[in-house]
Amino acid sequence: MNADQSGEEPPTTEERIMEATFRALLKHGYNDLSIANIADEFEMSKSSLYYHYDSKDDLLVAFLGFASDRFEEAVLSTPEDDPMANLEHIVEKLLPIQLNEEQEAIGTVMSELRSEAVTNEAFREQFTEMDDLLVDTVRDIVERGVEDGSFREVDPTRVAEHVVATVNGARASRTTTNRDQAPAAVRVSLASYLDSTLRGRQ
Amino acid sequence: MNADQSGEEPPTTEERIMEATFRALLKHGYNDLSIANIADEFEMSKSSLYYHYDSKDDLLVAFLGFASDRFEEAVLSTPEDDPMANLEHIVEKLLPIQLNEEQEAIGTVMSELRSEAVTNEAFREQFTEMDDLLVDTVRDIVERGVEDGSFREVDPTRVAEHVVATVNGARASRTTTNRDQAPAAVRVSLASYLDSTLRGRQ
DNA sequence: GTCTATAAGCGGATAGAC
DNA sequence: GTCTATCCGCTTATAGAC
Repeated sequence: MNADQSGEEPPTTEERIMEATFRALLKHGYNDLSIANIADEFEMSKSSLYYHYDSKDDLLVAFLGFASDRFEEAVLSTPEDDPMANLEHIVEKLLPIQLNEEQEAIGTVMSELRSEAVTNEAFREQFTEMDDLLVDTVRDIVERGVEDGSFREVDPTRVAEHVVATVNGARASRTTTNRDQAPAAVRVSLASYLDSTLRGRQ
Repeated sequence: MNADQSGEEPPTTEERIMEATFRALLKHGYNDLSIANIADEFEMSKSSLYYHYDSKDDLLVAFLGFASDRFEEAVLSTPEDDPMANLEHIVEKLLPIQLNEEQEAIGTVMSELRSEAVTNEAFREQFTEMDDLLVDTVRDIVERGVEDGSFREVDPTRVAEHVVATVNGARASRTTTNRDQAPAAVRVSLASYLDSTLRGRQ
């Protein structure tokens, strides 16, 4: 169920399974993902997977947890001091102008997994947690800005929900359409939204 | 491939198949959707479906076209004269405060189908078209407002991309999370964004 | 156009040896 | 812990009667 992350170095079998699942998912897509696909990705037999997980569903729920951790690690490092710089930093992480391979892979996989949340309650709860975490993070930054006087007296929750919805929509457009120019346009518009909403310029 | 909508009344077999697919999809979800599920939904044998469509994939592509038409019909009626009222009308259609059964069903199905666009090029093109249509519709309204002087001199494409990304993100949150309060918060924030961006108030 | 019957294969999952 | 072998149900798809 959970992947050890003791110190470093020798990956546990569970970690190797998660990595194999990641690759299989990228290669075949969620709908064509099978236990055999996963086993192929790290030279292990199908039945060994059943030693570590009770069922395919069990394995996939574990994988979603693993993928969420990756996503959160990649996104939620906020080293800046200035609230606005902090917001810009998060938006840049969520909606990079040029994404690297790792970012693209995580985005693709998350996008495929998200639709499973429509019908699978365990998945739904995990995505609820992820979006809650994002909103809370943005909200805290906005709150800090309001308190220290660098932002106007806005409703921090409302702004945070807006930012997260916009970013999620733009991320979905990246993975599910050929509208290549859209994410950049949204980035620009989001920056101007934050500037005008939080600092009253335009 | 295409569903006749000649005048009205007696549905063609293709239309009945599309309706059955709709119900089967709601009942079982995309991943557990089978030809047998669909046949069960309108009391017809599996093999008859193969008389009308060459393969399951063929049927699903046809269904996506059918579902897109439904979605567009439901969303893109813009009877208002005033540009701002027009925008509010579209946002209300896309992000209703209280959704009825039909709206919820379309939203659910579209959300499940969208993830298939990650790996299926035919699906991807259809979602590209849909988002293009949405963005174009919003952009045209903003352009009209700028031209007739009721809106400020904004970049209409940028505003349209922002609105569509935000709405799509909020719609996804409705179908894939338990964050029940999010869509309403986004609605409020979007209204205030449009007001301040297009009319310079806040 | 719709049916019954069935092919052919893949899927998840288990048994039992090592 | 990992393997080979196997079960069995369900899936897509086709053949051929009506």
